[in-house]
Amino acid sequence: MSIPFSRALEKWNRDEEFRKAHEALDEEFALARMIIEARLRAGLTQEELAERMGTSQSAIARIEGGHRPSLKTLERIAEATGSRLKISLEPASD
Amino acid sequence: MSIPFSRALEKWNRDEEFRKAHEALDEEFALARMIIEARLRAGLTQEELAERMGTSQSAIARIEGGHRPSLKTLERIAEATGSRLKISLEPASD
DNA sequence: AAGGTTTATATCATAAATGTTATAAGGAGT
DNA sequence: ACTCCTTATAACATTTATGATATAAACCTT
Repeated sequence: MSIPFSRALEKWNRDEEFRKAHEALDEEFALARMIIEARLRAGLTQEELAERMGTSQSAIARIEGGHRPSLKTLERIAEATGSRLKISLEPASD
Repeated sequence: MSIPFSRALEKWNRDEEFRKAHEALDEEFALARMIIEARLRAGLTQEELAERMGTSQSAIARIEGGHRPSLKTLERIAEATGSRLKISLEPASD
């Protein structure tokens, strides 16, 4: 796989074509995207976020690259980015 | 720790006092509660849910008892209980 | 209280996520 | 081209969640 999502999101507003190609993969990497967006909202680099979380830049890159984080890690990301993590299990619409 | 949440939720409507004592611990075990509720909504026992997920009853009990599941496991629970898993990282209200 | 059903606990091997360090690669600006 | 900043990848040790099995405890009905 290995798709540079962080860079992609940073390009988001500069490159319309890139944006479209990206939305196709949307569902699959929805979580990674949310994490990247939360970080960018907070105006942090991977390195800065890592520091706030007490981990390394490479660990952040790994997660943003698509590797599923644990809930504990997700919570730490939420706190470090000034975000609120919401999880729900609702009756499905099917 | 070791608090019998599943049983607690099953008592929910039969024992008002028990319910109140329970709500105090609410936030801490919110996720476990959601999972138990999803299972009960689907009318499943731990054993039945485990079967649908291809795992064991003890694994379900462990999770419902408070051990943090992985996202992969959460997704499997959602599917097996006919629920929809929603995760979001929103800008905090602080 | 006895038997059947359901849930909780314990133990241990395996799998997955993380922490860590180092290095490569991409992008922006001079 | 060359820096500088940032993100991606790789390898390995450690931690955490899972799978599996067995057993205990709680609940319910008669």
